[in-house]
Amino acid sequence: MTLIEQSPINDMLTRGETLGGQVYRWLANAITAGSYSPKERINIRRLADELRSSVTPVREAVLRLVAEGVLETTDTGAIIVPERTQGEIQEIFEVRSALEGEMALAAAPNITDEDVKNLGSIQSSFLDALDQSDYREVLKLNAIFHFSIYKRANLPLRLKIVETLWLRIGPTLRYMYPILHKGRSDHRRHENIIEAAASRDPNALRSAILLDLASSQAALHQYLQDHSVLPRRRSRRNG
Amino acid sequence: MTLIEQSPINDMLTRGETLGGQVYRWLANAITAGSYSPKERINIRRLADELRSSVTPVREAVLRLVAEGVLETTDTGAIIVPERTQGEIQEIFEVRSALEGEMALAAAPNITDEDVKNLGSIQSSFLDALDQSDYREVLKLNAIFHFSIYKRANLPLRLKIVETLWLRIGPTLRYMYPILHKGRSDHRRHENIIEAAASRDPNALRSAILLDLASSQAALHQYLQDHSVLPRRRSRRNG
DNA sequence: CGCCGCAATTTGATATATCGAATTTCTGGA
DNA sequence: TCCAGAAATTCGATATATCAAATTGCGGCG
Repeated sequence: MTLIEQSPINDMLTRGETLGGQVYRWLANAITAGSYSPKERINIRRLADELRSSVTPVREAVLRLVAEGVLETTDTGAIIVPERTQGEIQEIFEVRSALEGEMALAAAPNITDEDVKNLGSIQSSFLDALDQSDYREVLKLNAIFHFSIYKRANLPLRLKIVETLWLRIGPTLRYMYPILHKGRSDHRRHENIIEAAASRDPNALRSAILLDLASSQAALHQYLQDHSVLPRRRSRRNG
Repeated sequence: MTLIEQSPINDMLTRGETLGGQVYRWLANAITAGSYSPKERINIRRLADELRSSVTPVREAVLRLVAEGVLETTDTGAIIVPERTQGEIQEIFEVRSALEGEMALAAAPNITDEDVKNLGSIQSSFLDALDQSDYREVLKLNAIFHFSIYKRANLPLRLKIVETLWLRIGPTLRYMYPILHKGRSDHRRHENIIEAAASRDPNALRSAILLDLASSQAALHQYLQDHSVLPRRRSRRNG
């Protein structure tokens, strides 16, 4: 089979990559872009057909995501995209704040002039996508934006952990941007990050990143308030 | 097939557990007990025979450990127990310190009297095993000791991350106790933890845990100094 | 004695058949 | 119209055959 495509989060391995690895990247890519919704069921055979592969590599990739806590298996064995609870989201953001904060601190001194330029052009594309309400692209570019900084920290363990944390909230993040979009307060946050990166000031970069995180968390919190899965209360559409 | 056994670290799922899941726990258990050495190659077919299973579940378990960074695949596809570099060990301890420290803080208020009693008896067995130089048992009891505290934190995300970090250093830890054993300074560290747990003092518990961690790190550091894989210098035995 | 290259064997990756359980669909009765 | 229950279908888990690549062994040459 073919199956190319790069994930913004997981971009290692490409040469001689295993089919299972390619499927994993394809799925990670899709999840990062918000292509999967909470509650959605994953069908191994169907995926295998769509990707022109067989069940073995697809199952391998799916189980890897289950192991990372990105997908879950129900008590009956069905593989689903989990719906995150308020508490899970809370803890994800706590750990992300700790680890991404540390990566920001470590990355600051290693930022190159080219990095700064790249951040600018990523942010430019990001704003374009936002204007067009192309949220798949927005989510993808947001990930690229952040990880292009984190990579400079040379802290591979934290990087990997944080990658899986992004995948864990990926399906939930899809609800975030339409909300933030209305507020239109998003530009500043990324621009603060770019400024801090340009200044190579570790604490400024860390603060700017943490502010961005807090803002994401707040937006998600608001969404969960509005659509809370409390006793009865059903969605109006798609009833 | 059968395959029972509980891992001190991974003790969830037992009912209706998948073969792949059982193999995973079996392997995690073995790694925690230091039964695998760095550099060792994992043979899927052989494992399948030993565990009276087939390659599918074993491969599933092994790939899960690869995904978690516990095992690695070489550039030629062989599955091995990786040898940790000084830098990797450093970062593992940094992240462990951050997360285990937070779990200690959160756990302290939730410790029960029975927990304290259990810690005492675990420690007792731990010292017995140490006296008998039964390092497999020592490593296992050390894990049980720590995780019986961390469980009380109710921070499942951090718990899961830390579990995989323990598995990552598992194969390297096997070198630690024979060294610490000589110094014979180990009792105090665990006993300080028990005292802090009994007092429910969050900061005291955190400090006691961090001290234990630092001591482990120091012992490993010393081992790596002595056996450093610097330019030529071969092991005398097994040459 | 040691090194090189070829053949035999081993190994992980992949595709596929099969099984029991879960889910869905169908059907008759209230 | 709704629902219980059976039949049909789908699904994930597992076992196994096969393939290409990697590893090992062995024999001969230097």
